[in-house]
Amino acid sequence: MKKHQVTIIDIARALNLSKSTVSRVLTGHANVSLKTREAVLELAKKLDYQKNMLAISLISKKTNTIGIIVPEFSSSYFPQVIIAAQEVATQAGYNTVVSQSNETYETEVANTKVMLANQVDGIIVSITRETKNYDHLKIFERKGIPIVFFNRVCDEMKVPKVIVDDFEGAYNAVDYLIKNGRKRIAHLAGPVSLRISERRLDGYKSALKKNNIEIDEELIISYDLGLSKVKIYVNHLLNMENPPDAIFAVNDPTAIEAIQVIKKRGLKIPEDIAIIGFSNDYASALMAPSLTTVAQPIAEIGMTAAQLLIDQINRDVSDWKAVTKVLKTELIIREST
Amino acid sequence: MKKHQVTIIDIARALNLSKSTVSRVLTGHANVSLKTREAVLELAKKLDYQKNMLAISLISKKTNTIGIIVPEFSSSYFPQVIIAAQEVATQAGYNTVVSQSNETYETEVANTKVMLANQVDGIIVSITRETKNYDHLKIFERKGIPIVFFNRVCDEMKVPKVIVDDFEGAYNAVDYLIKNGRKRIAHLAGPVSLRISERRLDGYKSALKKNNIEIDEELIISYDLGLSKVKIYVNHLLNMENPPDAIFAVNDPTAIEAIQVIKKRGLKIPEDIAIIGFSNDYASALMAPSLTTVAQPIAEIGMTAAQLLIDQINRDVSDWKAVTKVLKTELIIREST
DNA sequence: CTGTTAGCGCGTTCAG
DNA sequence: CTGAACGCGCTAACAG
Repeated sequence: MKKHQVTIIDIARALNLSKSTVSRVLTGHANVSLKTREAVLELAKKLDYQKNMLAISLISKKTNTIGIIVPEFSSSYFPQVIIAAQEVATQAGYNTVVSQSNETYETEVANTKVMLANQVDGIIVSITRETKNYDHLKIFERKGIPIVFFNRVCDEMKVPKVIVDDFEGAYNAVDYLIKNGRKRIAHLAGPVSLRISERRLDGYKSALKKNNIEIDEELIISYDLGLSKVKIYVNHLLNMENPPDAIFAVNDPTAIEAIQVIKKRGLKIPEDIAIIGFSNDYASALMAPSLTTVAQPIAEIGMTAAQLLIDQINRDVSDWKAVTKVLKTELIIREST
Repeated sequence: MKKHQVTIIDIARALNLSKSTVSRVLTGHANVSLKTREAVLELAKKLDYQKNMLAISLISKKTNTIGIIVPEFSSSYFPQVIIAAQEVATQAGYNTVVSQSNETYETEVANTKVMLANQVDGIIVSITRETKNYDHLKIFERKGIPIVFFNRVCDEMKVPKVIVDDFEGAYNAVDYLIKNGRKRIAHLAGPVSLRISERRLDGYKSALKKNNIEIDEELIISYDLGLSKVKIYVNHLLNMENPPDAIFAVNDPTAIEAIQVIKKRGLKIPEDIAIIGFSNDYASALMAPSLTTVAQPIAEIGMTAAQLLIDQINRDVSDWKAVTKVLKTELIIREST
């Protein structure tokens, strides 16, 4: 309830000095006699004096804090990106506050308000599957606070973005399946609202076309990424008269869930049906069968996003660049194909 | 670089009012005429006015922010605890800033400084495997900022703690192995510096004693949790003249790593050797063989820690309670035993 | 080298 | 109902 903060005034009084003198030594401004400087430093350490960044930030209009908003924490993807981003941020002297929007638009909006109120110097965002209105994010632009998107980006905003070549990743995955003799390849796709789902779907379709396989819309199921539904969709696919011999899933959690369902039905993977996921989550290599997946350069994504943001922060608003970094994916072949 | 913040003064000037009037409507104090109130509110919304919490916190000496410091993010344990803690915190009107110390004492210290400088109202901490000096944490006590430990706690500080019954969890795991005919059970233990390792080790020993199995110190390997070493230790165990027929690992990542090594050597799990982990990480259920493990009530841990912290924050320093909540574990039997 | 002053954005007195 | 004045902890500008 009652914090006992030690302030500059406290140590000024104790040493019979003016606040500005104390402030000077604490900020490193040299114009202080060695004697008083040492006395101040000693007392500061003894009292565990800690600068009140609130006051400093209030003056400087800079908090050295960047916000990160991601839709969820349940897969290993976002946590890993965050760790990488934090590394770069910390290195550059920035703190990070991260919040997860829980795949909910309202929460995302609320989170942005909090970030604004706390005067973050910039934010890194991956939007929820629900987000269609971007007003809450455009506020940042208007206020001169840089914003960088990654993974799930907002197309209509001209700001830096870090994405992977989802089209190519999906294309390579499906092409690989075909080259290995699969003829009926289903796609458990993400929500149509996300560009990322769209591109992966495009890659899927393109690979089929290129290999002269007709696209069967029955084999394409777009869903909202709520894992509990995967069971229904997979069973639906397997119950078809002419069931698929492979499934390309929009992400690893979906693929992993699908594998559980398929195993439970007693089918053999990959003999009866092959599976490919996307993102190379932590669990993918450990499961049985281990999951073939389109790996993303996760650490690079996080580091790039953080770097782009910090670059923007250090630039004047008029100099903002809206580069989009497209990183490469890599197909990692494991037992599920 | 240049943020365009909208302040109370801005809207006061635009409406030809005094700052205090504007402030009144924005804080909900009723003494304002309906007309001016509405005018203010309208303009505020139009300009995306957002209170500067820095200023408010500076005055109120309360940031409504709690800090969370954990040693790592690589297993699913800490992220899940954090999510649960955040839920409670958000509900109670608190923001959270989380930082990971990367199992490094220096980073932990640095993180606490940042938290202090940013005037958090309290912190939730799980210490690193290296932390032996607690001065950086005791500062919080001295400054009247509550602190709550979970999982890896600091024994010498009289503050709230949330732990599980590690002894019992380990005991039950090892007892189960013995009841299933295992006679030479190895223990890949954690660093001796952590109480948590010690208690799990005690549980292991106790179960052996109770079942009249002699403790073979050769079978007990304490290590620093650096996963790369697991391979060496497991191979060492398997190369013994009289190798173990079971391994009880101090945590799931260790167990998972051990399984990979064992599989690579062509041994059968659980026929040749059984494995039990601790914590029921996300991947444990998915791997092959799926991992028998001592589950912790992860969400409950996070929620309890957050609640205890908020309770402390709302109490006067003189009323601080130092309860230790000990939660129950549950042995989850899967294929690895 | 040192002290004084002003002000960051806001809430909260205290006077009208 | 409204305005003026003060202060949170700190830095910066200005005087010595």
